[in-house]
Amino acid sequence: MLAMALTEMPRNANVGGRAHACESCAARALSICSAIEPRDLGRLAASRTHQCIDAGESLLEEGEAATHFFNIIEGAVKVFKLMPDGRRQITGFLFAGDLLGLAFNDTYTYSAEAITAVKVCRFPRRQLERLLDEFPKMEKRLLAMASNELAVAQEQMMLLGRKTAHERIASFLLAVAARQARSGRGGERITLPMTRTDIADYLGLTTETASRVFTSLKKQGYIELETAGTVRIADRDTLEELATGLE
Amino acid sequence: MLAMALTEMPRNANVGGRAHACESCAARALSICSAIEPRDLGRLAASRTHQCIDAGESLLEEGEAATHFFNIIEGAVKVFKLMPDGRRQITGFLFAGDLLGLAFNDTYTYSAEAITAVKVCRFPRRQLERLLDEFPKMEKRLLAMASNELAVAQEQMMLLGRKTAHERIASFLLAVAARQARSGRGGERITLPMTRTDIADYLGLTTETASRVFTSLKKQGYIELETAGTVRIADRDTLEELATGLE
DNA sequence: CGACGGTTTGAGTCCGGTCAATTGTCGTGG
DNA sequence: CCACGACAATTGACCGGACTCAAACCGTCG
Repeated sequence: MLAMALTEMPRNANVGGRAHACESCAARALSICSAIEPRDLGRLAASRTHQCIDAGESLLEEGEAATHFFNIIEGAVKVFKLMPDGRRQITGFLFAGDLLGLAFNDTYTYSAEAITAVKVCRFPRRQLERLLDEFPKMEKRLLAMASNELAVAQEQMMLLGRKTAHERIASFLLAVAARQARSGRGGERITLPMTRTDIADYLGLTTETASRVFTSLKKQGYIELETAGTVRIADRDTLEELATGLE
Repeated sequence: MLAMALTEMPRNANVGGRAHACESCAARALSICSAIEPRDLGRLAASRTHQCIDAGESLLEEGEAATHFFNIIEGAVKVFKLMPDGRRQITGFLFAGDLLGLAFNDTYTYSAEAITAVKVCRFPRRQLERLLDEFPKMEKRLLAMASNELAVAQEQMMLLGRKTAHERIASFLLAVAARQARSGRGGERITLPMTRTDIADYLGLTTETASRVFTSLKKQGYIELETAGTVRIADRDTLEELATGLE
């Protein structure tokens, strides 16, 4: 069912740089370059599957057997949970370099969907488990990553439980800016690949409120909206005060 | 500063069953009974410190150097984050058997305070790191725990971002009931050691709203309030429908 | 018994949600 | 090239659930 939604990349897309591309992909996938010997990367690469997913397609669904995990090579992904009546909470956005599906349960506890067209590298979970036995340093790395994610999750609880709509949007914009700065694109100009509805579902708001707050921040001169998806941070200091609740 | 707030248990409190008590405590602390050889537990026990903390006292504070972690032997603890203006989000409640402070950052990213009088077993973090090198199985265990906590955190985001006040309280009561059933005390009668304000700060509500919802659920016959802190779940099915959003 | 902290209840307000209409954007096909 | 349709974003009017402020109640403990 999952496989149906996914499109295998044509074999020859990789011809030429195949081994190298996949080794580096494998290494990045596990963020354990320092923990694995380069010569061992080939084995990982052997069982990888490159895939392209269209915007809007599902990568995995809550409740499904957790058989694989993904390394996002390109594009943006949203991770979310649904209530029976359709209410949705997006628990995170993932971008190039992020890992998806690293659950240690039998089934996924969340769904994931492509926001833009996405390239991923898919690994069987069993493979990972074998690797963990072999390279204990990887486990430590994963533990650190999980610990970090947990801290991020707690910060998000603070946002969802206690911040106002303005504070939420300000926090969100700064977080995206920080993330995009970390991964190359520096500067005050940030790109929002997700819709206002996605942003709202991430921040516990409605589309309308999210939109209104964007307009309000623009009118106050804190941000500029070149298009709906391109934001320039005009007054970072004030935005930061807003985000932390000092304003 | 942290140490000031803590009261060393009198040495002789442990005389007699010392070694045994602390070995079992150490084992429980790490939830790795299956991963550590019994004869190795003594080393862990050697560096443990038993402590008693009064209700209301702080166990650790956000920003402090993360030098120790704790095993809660008895009592209830709240974990929370604060905003500069005093807004508070409680990110979790911990009870006997739970671990606290297992961060892999240099400083704690949250504060923790005793709700009731609490007995803890305190370990230096360095000790843990040495053990992790020695017993790789522990790492896997910790990874599974972290992964599980992450799933719980995402569930809480759903609650904070999308559920109504009634749904939040219903979810909370059922979660506490499940937790108390798991740790022995079965049945429909649950104990809430925390105040209404704590519950509200955990669920992203105000004290008043929390209280009103309790009264409302009581009037509808879904729960009974023997005292403010003792709740009998009278209609679990309806409460479950409420919690999941089917009602 | 009286003081104190926690809980409950009441009255009124407001922030963010709902419903609805309009505008903007972009890809497609005539 | 432009008209059209689909979907996202914005804006407006109104509503209501949860918040605020304030008072009363209750249980516990000195």
